[in-house]
Amino acid sequence: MKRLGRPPDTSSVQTRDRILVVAREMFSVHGYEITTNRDIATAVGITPGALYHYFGSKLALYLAVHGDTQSQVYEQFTKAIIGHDTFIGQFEAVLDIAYEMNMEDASVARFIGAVRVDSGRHPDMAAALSTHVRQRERFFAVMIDLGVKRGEIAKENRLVVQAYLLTVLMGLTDAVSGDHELQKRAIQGIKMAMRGQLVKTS
Amino acid sequence: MKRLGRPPDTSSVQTRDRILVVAREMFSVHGYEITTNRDIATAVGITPGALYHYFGSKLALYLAVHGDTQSQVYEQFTKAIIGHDTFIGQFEAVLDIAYEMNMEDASVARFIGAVRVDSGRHPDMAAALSTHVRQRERFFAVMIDLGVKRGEIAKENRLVVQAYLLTVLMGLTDAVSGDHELQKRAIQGIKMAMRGQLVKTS
DNA sequence: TCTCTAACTGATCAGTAGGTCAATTACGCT
DNA sequence: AGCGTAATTGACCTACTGATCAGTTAGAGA
Repeated sequence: MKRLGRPPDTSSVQTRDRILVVAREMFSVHGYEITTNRDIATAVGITPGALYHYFGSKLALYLAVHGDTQSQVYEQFTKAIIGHDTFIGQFEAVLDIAYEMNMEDASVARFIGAVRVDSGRHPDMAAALSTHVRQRERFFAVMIDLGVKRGEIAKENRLVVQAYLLTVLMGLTDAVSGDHELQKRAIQGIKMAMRGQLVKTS
Repeated sequence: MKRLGRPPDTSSVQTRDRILVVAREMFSVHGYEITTNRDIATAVGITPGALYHYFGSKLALYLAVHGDTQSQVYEQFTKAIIGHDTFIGQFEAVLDIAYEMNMEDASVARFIGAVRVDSGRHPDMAAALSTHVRQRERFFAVMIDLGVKRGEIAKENRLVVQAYLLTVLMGLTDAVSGDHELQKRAIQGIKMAMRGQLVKTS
């Protein structure tokens, strides 16, 4: 049984962080709908009511988790492409860092994949995340534009490349993210395909 | 107000089919959890109780929809690859037919994408669908094996190609499926990438 | 025509979800 | 020491979910 009232040796920040970590794990595995406040609270070691001391609603908690995760991801992505001055080099660097991050903490990639699904199903969530979506789009748009300027990508293929990147990254953060070996092979496949080395096409 | 009892001019098969169509549409857009029996019933024009005249449970309904959809998809896929005797030809044929089917009825591709997510989140559903998953895997495995025999795919790349196909198709049936233009470009990108024509790699 | 059954409604149930809130306890500040 | 506030519980509310079922009506077959 838990004692009533404020527990000893608790700082607000610590508990908040624990909630965010646990929530990301559970949201990423089971999704927004299936994960209940009670599930998260129990896993953290508190009661559902306490959640509302930190976050105004379940949705607010979800958005907080997303903010954390997204900024973490794109910080790493940005770091990864520094030092590569070709489009294909940058793209492969992004693939590699995505794999590494997934090895370290699978919940990150899993959550990003889950968000795409959940926000598609929850209209108000999609609206709240539109800013983040634009941030993501811009990241790759810049990468591609530089590739066009360098002459690595034909001007008329700009949108095609963008659509391809999107598709491939979506596929990667999908069910694949559970199986490290499969993901490794998928990344290898993406690299080889882009170099035309995957299948004979003559 | 609806009249009580059996309505005139109703054959069981008709209503059942309407339920399946409506359910696929709603499941594909909102997912398994968010879509309620009441939502489906209302859209069909019946009451939730009547659903249980045709399907034993919500899960059973979902599985029925999936059975329908999956067999429809792989019938088309199988037809599409007939007449192509190269791996890349078959692969591109699959991409093309996937696009065409999505144009005709977007709910099909959308549902396939949704199933992947929902079954990942609903353990009992995943178990019930394992047979279908194997069927899907086998389809592509055969395609790849033939490609290896013809010498189009290096033996050691078999698993890599398989992982790549999976990733790309997952990406395609994802959020992309809502935007036809985007999907068109993505498919073009996939084709060009596989031929090494998407970006300069020298 | 009479019956049996298929097709449905409407009321209803138990379970559970997100969310609220008064009460309780610990901590930081003066 | 004492007061205000931060952190948390536990009881509770309303809404809604999947599911059940007795009762009602239309049609098919003898």
